[in-house]
Amino acid sequence: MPYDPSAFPPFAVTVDLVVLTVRRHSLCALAVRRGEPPFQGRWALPGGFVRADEDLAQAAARELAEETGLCVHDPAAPAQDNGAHLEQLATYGDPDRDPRMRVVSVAHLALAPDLPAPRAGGDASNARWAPVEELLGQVGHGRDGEPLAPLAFDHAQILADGVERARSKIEYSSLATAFCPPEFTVGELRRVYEAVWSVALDPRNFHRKVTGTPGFLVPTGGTTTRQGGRPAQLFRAGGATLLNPPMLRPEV
Amino acid sequence: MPYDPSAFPPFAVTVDLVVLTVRRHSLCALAVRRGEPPFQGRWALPGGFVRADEDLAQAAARELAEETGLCVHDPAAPAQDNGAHLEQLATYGDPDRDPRMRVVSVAHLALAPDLPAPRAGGDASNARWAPVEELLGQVGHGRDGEPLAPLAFDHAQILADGVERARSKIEYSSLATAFCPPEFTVGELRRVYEAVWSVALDPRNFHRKVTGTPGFLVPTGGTTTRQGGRPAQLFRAGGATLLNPPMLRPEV
DNA sequence: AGTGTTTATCGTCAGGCAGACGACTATGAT
DNA sequence: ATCATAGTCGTCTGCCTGACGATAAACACT
Repeated sequence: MPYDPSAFPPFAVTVDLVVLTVRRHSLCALAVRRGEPPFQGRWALPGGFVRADEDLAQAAARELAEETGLCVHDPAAPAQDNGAHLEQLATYGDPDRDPRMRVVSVAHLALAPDLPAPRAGGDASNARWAPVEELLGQVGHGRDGEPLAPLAFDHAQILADGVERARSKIEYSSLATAFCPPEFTVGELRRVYEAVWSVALDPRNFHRKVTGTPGFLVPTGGTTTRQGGRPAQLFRAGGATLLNPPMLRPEV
Repeated sequence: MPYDPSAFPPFAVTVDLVVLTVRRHSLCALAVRRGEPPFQGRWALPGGFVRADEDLAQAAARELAEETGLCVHDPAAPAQDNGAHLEQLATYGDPDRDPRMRVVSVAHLALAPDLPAPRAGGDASNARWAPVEELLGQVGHGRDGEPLAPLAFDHAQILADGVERARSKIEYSSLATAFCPPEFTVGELRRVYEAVWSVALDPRNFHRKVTGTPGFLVPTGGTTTRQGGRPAQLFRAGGATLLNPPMLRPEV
């Protein structure tokens, strides 16, 4: 059967990004302010159309680079700097999720270490890192006390799904190291877990767990006192990607 | 900004289904034979175009009903018969995954109890349940000994991803009950795990684990001897959807 | 009726891991 | 010198799992 354009309705396909990082002990997501209708002036997740010759993962990596300057961490060359983790999250295709037309959005999840101020095509006032509870409306108002409008489109749902994915995935994988700089201490890694899960973990049991899991952390030999207190050993992420047995998330 | 059709390339959006069931102690997937090019005569996953007014989940449920007659198990009305579990799996959008045009496929995963022979629009010879190792080419030939061509398009990858999702998800959720009839015994549930994981589990430890997890299984009071041997208690799936601590998958 | 086979179910025991928490170490700040 | 902060090493206890013995209740034979 030849290609029959009348046999199916045309769609626009976009990628949206849930970019997470840990700043000042809380889990933050990248939000951009919309400059045009619909939802003009409201905050949204970064994203854009998939180009005609582009893979979905390529489109997501391109958008990520455009918005943050981050390169995607290539699993084949894991030693590179400034690399972020990127994975597909889910696809959202409600017929009326965009009032203009039928848009299917393939959401991706990116995890990055703490970064300098974001840039959105050079315009800093139109992009920011915001704590996820703030963006999800669980605190009711933004940093300046102004009440925060909900995210545009269905982006609150997408963000919630991305946060939940990150929360569950650090349980059984070494993904939490994606929030850390290339070299980090056990305490810094623990603060990542604490920020993502919003819990307090016992430093001694955490230390025993992560240093006792073979392949998870490899010591670099160096130490640092950047967190104050006694110098701490520096580690790099080991080759192990799966954590078995998993890190247990305490009951709320 | 008004809707500008030149700003983005048009895509076709489809749903493809990985429908899994357990038959004769092995994990099987639904495959349909393609009646038209490309890949004419080859086996493929069932699927079809998303309609203009349809949600992605609706489209997947519609395709599932068309191919198998299964209704989707509504979480709000969990007592209904013949209900299958359906969830979104992942989205595949390589620019050249379909030689005809740019197609983005939102794959879904469906888990169903063992069913009578499949129907594909009434034509039984064009649809069948095949063991997944067979479809993934890990055994080299089909039921009749004829060598099996690989699945059409990128469906081998989609099927592999779906199988992996099912294998990992029954670890920490009550999803394995989706492979069972409404009432089932502990042994039947164990054989589901054994088929999906391709392992042998200790019946005594398995029994202790599943009956000791609160909310997982609720006894119906009845018993059955349909498996032979001593009569076994019948259970229904309890309200718990998460299994904590998870069922441990033995090392290979 | 007895014997073997099959499946279900209960119990016991040892090892491993996690939570709770004490103790000690090494730095910077006052 | 003293204190506050953070890191690291141990201990103890309880829970869960894997290994496996023992018993129970059906069916199929002879």
